Amino acid sequence: MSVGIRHDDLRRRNRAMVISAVRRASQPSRTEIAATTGLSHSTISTIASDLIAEGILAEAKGNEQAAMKRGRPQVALALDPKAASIVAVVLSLNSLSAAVIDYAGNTIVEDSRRLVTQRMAAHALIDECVAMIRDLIARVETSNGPVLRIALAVQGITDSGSRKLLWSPITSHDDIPFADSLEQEFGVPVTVENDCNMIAEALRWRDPARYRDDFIAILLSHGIGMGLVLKGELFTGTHSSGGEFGHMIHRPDGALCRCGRRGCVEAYAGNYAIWRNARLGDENAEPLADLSDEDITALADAARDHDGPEREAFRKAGEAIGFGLGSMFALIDPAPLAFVGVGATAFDLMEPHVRAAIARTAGGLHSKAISFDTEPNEVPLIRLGCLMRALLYVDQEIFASGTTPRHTGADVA
Amino acid sequence: MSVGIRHDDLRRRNRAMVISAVRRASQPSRTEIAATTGLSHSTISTIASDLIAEGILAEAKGNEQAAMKRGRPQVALALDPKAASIVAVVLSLNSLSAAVIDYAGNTIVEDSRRLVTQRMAAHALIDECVAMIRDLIARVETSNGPVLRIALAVQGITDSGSRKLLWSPITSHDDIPFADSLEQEFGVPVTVENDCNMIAEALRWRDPARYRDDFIAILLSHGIGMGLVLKGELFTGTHSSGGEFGHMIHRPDGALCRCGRRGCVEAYAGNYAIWRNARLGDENAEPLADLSDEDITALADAARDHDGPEREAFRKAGEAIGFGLGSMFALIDPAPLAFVGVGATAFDLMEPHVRAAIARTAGGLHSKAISFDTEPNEVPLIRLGCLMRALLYVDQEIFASGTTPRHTGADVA
DNA sequence: AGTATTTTTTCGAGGCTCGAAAAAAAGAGC
DNA sequence: GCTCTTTTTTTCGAGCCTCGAAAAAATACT
Repeated sequence: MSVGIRHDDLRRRNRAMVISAVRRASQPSRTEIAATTGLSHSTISTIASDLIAEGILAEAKGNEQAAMKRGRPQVALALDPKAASIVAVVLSLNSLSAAVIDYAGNTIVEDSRRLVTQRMAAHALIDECVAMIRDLIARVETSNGPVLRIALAVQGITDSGSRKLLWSPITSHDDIPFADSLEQEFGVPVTVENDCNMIAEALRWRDPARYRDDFIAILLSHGIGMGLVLKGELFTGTHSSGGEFGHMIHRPDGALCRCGRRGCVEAYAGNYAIWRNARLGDENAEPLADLSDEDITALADAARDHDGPEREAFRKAGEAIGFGLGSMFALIDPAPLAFVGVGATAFDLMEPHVRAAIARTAGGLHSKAISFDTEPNEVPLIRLGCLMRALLYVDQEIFASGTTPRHTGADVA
Repeated sequence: MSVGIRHDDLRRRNRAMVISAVRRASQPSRTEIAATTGLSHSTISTIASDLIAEGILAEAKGNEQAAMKRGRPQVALALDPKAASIVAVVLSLNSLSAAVIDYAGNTIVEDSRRLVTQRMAAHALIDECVAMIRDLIARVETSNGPVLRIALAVQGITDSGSRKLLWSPITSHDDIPFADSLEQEFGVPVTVENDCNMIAEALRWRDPARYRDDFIAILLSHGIGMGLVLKGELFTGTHSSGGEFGHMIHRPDGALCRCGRRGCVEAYAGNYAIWRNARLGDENAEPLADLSDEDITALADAARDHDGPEREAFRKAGEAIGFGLGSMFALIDPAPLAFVGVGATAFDLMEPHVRAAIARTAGGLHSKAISFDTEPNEVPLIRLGCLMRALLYVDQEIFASGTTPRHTGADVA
């Protein structure tokens, strides 16, 4: 059973709350923080001055429009960019990019390169990450805060502890222990995160009004991925990152999926599936590995232009997504949806069929109320989600517990 | 954002933890509680004597095997049965039962009767509940603790706040405001809970070793229901009780479901679907409303006896369940399963097909590790889950916050 | 320059948990 | 039967934490 609450937990949690309030709002004053957290002014004052003394927060001097009001002006609090830094790494099919980010979320240095991930050994993938991170850290001036966290976003399934990449389309290897290897290398806590979960994390930061407690991000790309936020928390499986919407079964023993099984949603709605239906007309043809975004937009243009196999392929894709969503809604109820990735540019071709399918399922009860949103480019979202996740860890797990190793420079490794 | 932690929350939470430890363990001593909660002996001692003074806990004098050990003997703590009582009501198709339960979980009085729920008006259903509860409360001696909570378990979908019955197969009426009506009547907080969620709640109390943080309870009855516990919490939808496993789509545009849609898992695996496939061989025939348990066990006996349409019907049912589980496992990963209800008695006929179907889905990765358990009778589980839920509310929400209205007798209404 | 207003800090009070020590309640040994 | 040992439970003072009230600080208004 859960453990009792000690006296020092109290301060730790309230510190976390203050940090969180500062990160969320844009430069709130102590009074605003007191209002949002419900804590007293005196408590906020004490905690804030502690955090400032520790170099985690700073009073923002740039009083833009502070005036115009009677009384003592509010002092805006901001995260001190030099308090720490984190490394965000995004590994996807044939591409690796990484950046060092300061505590306020600004990019200090970044880099990216192309790889042929599918032909690389597992250790080679790790080594490439290590090399890029090492190089980036070396380029960071020592006046920046020390690197306190590394987060790696990868296409594929990770374990629920975010330690290993269990399976991924970008490589044939399983169980790659990214977190352990990088931790050993850099002496900094590391996590491996599912890319679609990072998209969901990014959406709530980019548009908290729309994406807050319950929403669904679906990546329409070569494969189909999902990031799910339920009751304000990122949803994960019992053992893995979970949320493999693309591998729910649309038609038992149906079309051949990239995963080797049959009838998955992805086998109808993934880029390769749409291309296959439009060009080959054979659901059982071996999935193509190297489709470009242009191949898909060309199919979409053709489908918009005239009736034919392209339009039919998008219809089938929309239907598969719709029935998949319908099944999911039976479990979790409908929630706002964001479709992300190149497939989102063709979502106009799928939407009527998605809605029609949902209407024939349990989700149909609320089908009109379901909002769809599209976002063509997933890359910046994955990057943002990844860095936010790392920063939140520093906020909640390191800086919330007063004993902070401060300003030792970026001397990791 | 979540609110700050105040100083008095601390005591409230630790009180809740002590109460919870006593309810969970069988008569633990103060020392044991200190060990499980991680709080100090002095804290436990203070809280325990407060709770005893308030009449919530009592020192259990019946020292069975307390001896045999050197040193001061441990004093067993127990819940004081007279501290409070709750009412647990179970409403299902054509049947209503209710019981008043003391704080230790013992039944004080109970009653049940048959109704024709499908022909009753919404207010008539409420009135029947009111009448039975009123009668039961009148029969309780005033030395028992006051009724502090009423919980109602119903077949069907409730809202996520557990206030209303949104939809149910037992009646044609929607949005029946059980909680509001009963609260107005009895002046006691009331919830309406989904029956399968209560089954899940019951399983973790009956067998906490097996059913703890992640498991799935599936009710195989006239329809198919599910109760889901993930990460130690009962899973509910964003707006409703959710978890409508039976209405995930097995085959788009497939067999006619009782809900009016097509291809739901239930339309293959519900009792009416198995009977329809075995006897009529027509997936589109209107679902029968009044099948007895004996009808199903007869079909199962026939299926075990010889190959034929009965066996084929159970095969289809197993397949539908298996593919449904496979789709669900894609989202949440596999977890231990309990099949409950009359259909569980025929699970031997379905299991191979369930496993075969799962093996063809994303869940197949771990298909051997998935454990199935069966439990023919759902009624005692629904009852147990319902009363536990009410008692936990009293523990956590009323008694944890010291200001308790004590020993005023069962003078509700 | 003085007053009003709002924000922030200071200070003492009250709670809570903790560790150490004391008290309590048994069995073990002689 | 008495003392010693062991274990559980209670007591007590110390140390934190949050809170409310009051004071201090900083600005606009007159």
